Amino acid sequence: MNEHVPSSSRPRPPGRPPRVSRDVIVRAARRIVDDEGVARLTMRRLAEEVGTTPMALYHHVRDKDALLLLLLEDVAATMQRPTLPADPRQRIVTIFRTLHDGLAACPWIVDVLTSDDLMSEAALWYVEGVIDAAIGAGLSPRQAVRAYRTLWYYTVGEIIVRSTAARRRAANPAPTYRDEVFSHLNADEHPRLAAIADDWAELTARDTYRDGLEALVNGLLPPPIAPDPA
Amino acid sequence: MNEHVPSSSRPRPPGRPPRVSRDVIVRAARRIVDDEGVARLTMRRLAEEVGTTPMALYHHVRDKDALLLLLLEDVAATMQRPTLPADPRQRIVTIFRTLHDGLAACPWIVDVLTSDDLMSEAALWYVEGVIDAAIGAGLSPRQAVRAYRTLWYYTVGEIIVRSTAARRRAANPAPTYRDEVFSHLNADEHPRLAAIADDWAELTARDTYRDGLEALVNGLLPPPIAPDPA
DNA sequence: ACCTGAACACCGTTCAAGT
DNA sequence: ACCTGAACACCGTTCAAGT
Repeated sequence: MNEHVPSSSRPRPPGRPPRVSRDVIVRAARRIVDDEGVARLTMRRLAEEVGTTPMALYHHVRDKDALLLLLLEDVAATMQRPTLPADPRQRIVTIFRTLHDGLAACPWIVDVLTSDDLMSEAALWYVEGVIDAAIGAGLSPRQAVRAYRTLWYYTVGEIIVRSTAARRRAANPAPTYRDEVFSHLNADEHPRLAAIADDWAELTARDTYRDGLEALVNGLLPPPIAPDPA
Repeated sequence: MNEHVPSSSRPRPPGRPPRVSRDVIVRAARRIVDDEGVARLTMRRLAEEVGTTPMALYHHVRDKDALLLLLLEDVAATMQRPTLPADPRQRIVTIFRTLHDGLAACPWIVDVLTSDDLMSEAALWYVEGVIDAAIGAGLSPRQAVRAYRTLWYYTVGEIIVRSTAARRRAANPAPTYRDEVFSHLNADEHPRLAAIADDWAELTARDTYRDGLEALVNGLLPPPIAPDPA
């Protein structure tokens, strides 16, 4: 109902001419979020950036949630599409790596990711590619959707957990609660953890998204060469 | 430095006697969060529930983030530990299912999960169990940690994405943005998606955590019976 | 040692009015 | 049709003072 028609070939609409547009707002929001972090993206700060009052924004965007969705869409739209290998298995890995890297490059995206699926127009290309490859690898359409979702959960979880941890570390260089817990480990109760306690921080800091992704794909798809002597 | 000694065998400490304690605060916070949702957990509302002023809380808890961590710890501590099967593979599945179900039962936990690893004292039991089982299944300690992390990312992602979606649906029964995108699918551009568009909502609503978990475990662990004719 | 009141520096959003 | 000012109903946290 709140349609915003692009200012294309309308012969002089009546009323006051607009001074800002959805596009201008989204670009300004992106600037704030990239330069200053999501925490600074408030309607007031955004209005300032655009050069209007907070209330002018509500004329172009329903509310702040809608704005965040527009922002997510913007990221999806400006992401580079990779050239896809022929092998379905490799195709899935390639698509998700691109998706992951593109999203992980915007640490602010974490707050937005939790607010909805990544389901903008622009993201459909990636989803289509994964479903198609999964079917190509031998799954049924329904299984393919399930596989896609599993991979998506893993990807979202990885980005959220790791980039939140990184943000925390940057904001507060003091040892985390986890470090404290690990330094008081009882070797009788938790022998395995005690044995690797010293390596834990280093192991956790390492980016193992790709390894996990490949394990996941292997677990989800049927074996590459099915002997099946039936 | 801000040590809070339990009121055990101290012979009449000087100064004003405390009227609230960390325990009382955490219990009150839990009550609010369970009954009214995380959004309502504010320092002011919490003070009201406890029967003090907001500022009294800051004497027992560093800040709101610390409070959320205490809350997470509380959940981990009150979670029931499952009896573990002998088979390492089944053991991992069992532990993560318990972890998942326990966390997913508290929809409010989403906001807290993103704020740190699940690394309270009480959670160590689960982590130790997974690492031990993974080593038992043939992984090196380092590989076991990697496997644990991959499974944790998947679990967190699943909980966050699905419970956020559920919360949205409850708050606003109108069709989501995703529904809208799916109803305008171009079958030429996205043939696979167009073919399953009608089933998408149903497939996504379904709980497939277990299936994904098992696929993940299969992909992460070495095959159960390694022929290895060397 | 523990608690309080008042204040600071913010939020998102509504509503009635202006151009 | 688009924008504004003033206001509502909130936040987390600091600080100086009280018991």
